[in-house]
Amino acid sequence: MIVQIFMELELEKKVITQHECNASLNAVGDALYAIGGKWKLRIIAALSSGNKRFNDLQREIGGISARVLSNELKDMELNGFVKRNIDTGYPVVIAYELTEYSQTLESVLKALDEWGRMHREKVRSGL
Amino acid sequence: MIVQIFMELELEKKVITQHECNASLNAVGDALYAIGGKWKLRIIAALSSGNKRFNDLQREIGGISARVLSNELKDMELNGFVKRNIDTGYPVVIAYELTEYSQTLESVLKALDEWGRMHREKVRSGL
DNA sequence: ATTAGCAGTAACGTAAAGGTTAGCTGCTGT
DNA sequence: ACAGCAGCTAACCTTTACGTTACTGCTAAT
Repeated sequence: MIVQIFMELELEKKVITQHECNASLNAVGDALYAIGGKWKLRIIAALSSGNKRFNDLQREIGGISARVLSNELKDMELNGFVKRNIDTGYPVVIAYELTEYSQTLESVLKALDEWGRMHREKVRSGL
Repeated sequence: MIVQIFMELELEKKVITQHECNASLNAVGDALYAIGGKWKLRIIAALSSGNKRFNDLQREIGGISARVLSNELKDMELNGFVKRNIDTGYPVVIAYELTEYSQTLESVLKALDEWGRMHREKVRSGL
């Protein structure tokens, strides 16, 4: 009887921690997806100095194709990192900028930056 | 004269910040590379409850092929996250475990986890 | 005797990410 | 009139990550 209760508690605990663990895995996965890939960080870096137009970005980043830049910008717009401003003056000017929301990435980027530097140093000095 | 000095200072500043910026990009890139991909996190999660043998890992993770698991473990060994212990008893038992060094990822994973949860909530509630 | 587990590796196949080339509309400078 | 820039998109191709199947040599169980 007592054993069963314990078992249930254990089971529940296990289920909960597994659930929690999966939630973490998914959350981390989401985060990695949002900033992962070959170009997202460079786009953020390029945008972080202010508004940028499509061809400015392509030139500044260097090496990215229009197709990929276009896709990435759309993706980042959906994720709320980037805003696409259309100035319907003459001529029409389209400029991209980072949103305030993109600032929330700062702590993540800081952690990744610090760890990356530390790791590089560790690897360089022969593990 | 003064202008030139300013320009040099500006130039130097620009060069330094660009250099710094690239260092950050590379560091973040390294970090993403180290924990990115479809399986690394799940392998870390599976290992985090203690020593695990190859087939244990494959079963626990579920869905990963032997080829990929093997490659990932080698990669993670090179990065210093995983240690491969060979117990030359009878029979020979090979077990993988997380190193102490892998603990340094904690702050990174924490930041990613927190941000991922926050972002998911943000997306769920319609940006 | 055969079946299954362990710890992988080799060869091959597929799917997703990213790159290349070309083209579109509408404008501007020469 | 023609070249060239802005802001893309479509079609196609390559590269990389990942998956599938099969196989190894050894041992332990049925």
